[in-house]
Amino acid sequence: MGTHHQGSETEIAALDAYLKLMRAAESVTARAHVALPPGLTLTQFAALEALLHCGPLFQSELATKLLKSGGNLTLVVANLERDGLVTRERTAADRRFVKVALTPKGRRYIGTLFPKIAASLTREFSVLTPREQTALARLCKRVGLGRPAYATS
Amino acid sequence: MGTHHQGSETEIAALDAYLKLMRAAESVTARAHVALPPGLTLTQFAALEALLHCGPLFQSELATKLLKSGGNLTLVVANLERDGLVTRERTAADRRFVKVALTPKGRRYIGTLFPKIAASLTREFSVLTPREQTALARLCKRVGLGRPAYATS
DNA sequence: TCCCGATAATTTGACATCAAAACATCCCCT
DNA sequence: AGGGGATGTTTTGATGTCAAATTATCGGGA
Repeated sequence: MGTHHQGSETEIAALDAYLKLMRAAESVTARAHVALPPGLTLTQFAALEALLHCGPLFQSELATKLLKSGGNLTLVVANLERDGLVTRERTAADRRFVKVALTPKGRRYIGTLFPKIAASLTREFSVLTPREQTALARLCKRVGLGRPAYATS
Repeated sequence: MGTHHQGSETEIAALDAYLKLMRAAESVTARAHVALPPGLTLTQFAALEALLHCGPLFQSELATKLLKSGGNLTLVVANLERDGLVTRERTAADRRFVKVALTPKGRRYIGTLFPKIAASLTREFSVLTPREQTALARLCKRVGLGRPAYATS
């Protein structure tokens, strides 16, 4: 939303906040992206990171954690499997579920990569003081959670 | 980034802020997306909105404003043209440039749609007080701009 | 005038993304 | 035992997205 819209004070404030929120997210994402080795996408990284810190997960759990659709995860995990970074296995108990786990190669890969990305993001956010980072996180959390459905006021 | 990572205090704070920033952006985007008429994507909306509030633009200007690649805009604008919402015309002075403009249909369309989306976003951000919205915008702006390249400290 | 570098757009190939339809399985209920 | 609904995954079709290669055009300098 540019600066050319005429509306009420509250509307302008909300649109301004929205615009800057999106720009910040896109900018940080773009800068984090260039820190990734060529060939590894952001979603692939996020999936590997989840597996590293949570252990093997069902594909549906992965989709929920990454806020992505199930169909999407099918492709992302398939590409990771193709690259030898994860394994997929139908569970014996319920053959509908697919358990995704890191291979040794995948574990080494994300294990060395994650600290670098974490350091990179830490550097990005160092433009804010620790107190400001906390404030930003708190505000973003409330926006992310949204207004409860029953609070219609 | 889950809660399972062990790192320094500053690293954890930065990753937490990053996670919540991204979640907020994704959540608001998702909720704004459902408010769009089926068939119109977020990028298409953003392009039409820019044209409504800025007037006809070169395709390259549009790409810069939307923070998207040139190749991407070629496709997005082509789809809008196919739907009869914009026109594309090579400028006579310099035939490399393509001027994109709203058609009357496109103007009516975005003209009635934008206020609805603006109201929807205003509602989203009403979980924050005006003062909090300003604070969020200010913090996001600094994160979005990033650390100047010469400030290597 | 002609060549060459710069710039705008398009094309290409790979991946992401969703919604919806199709499959595969499971499990409850009769 | 069997039908039917629920659930996880996969497929399909359309769009978005980028980087890199290509094309078209322009402008300045030899």
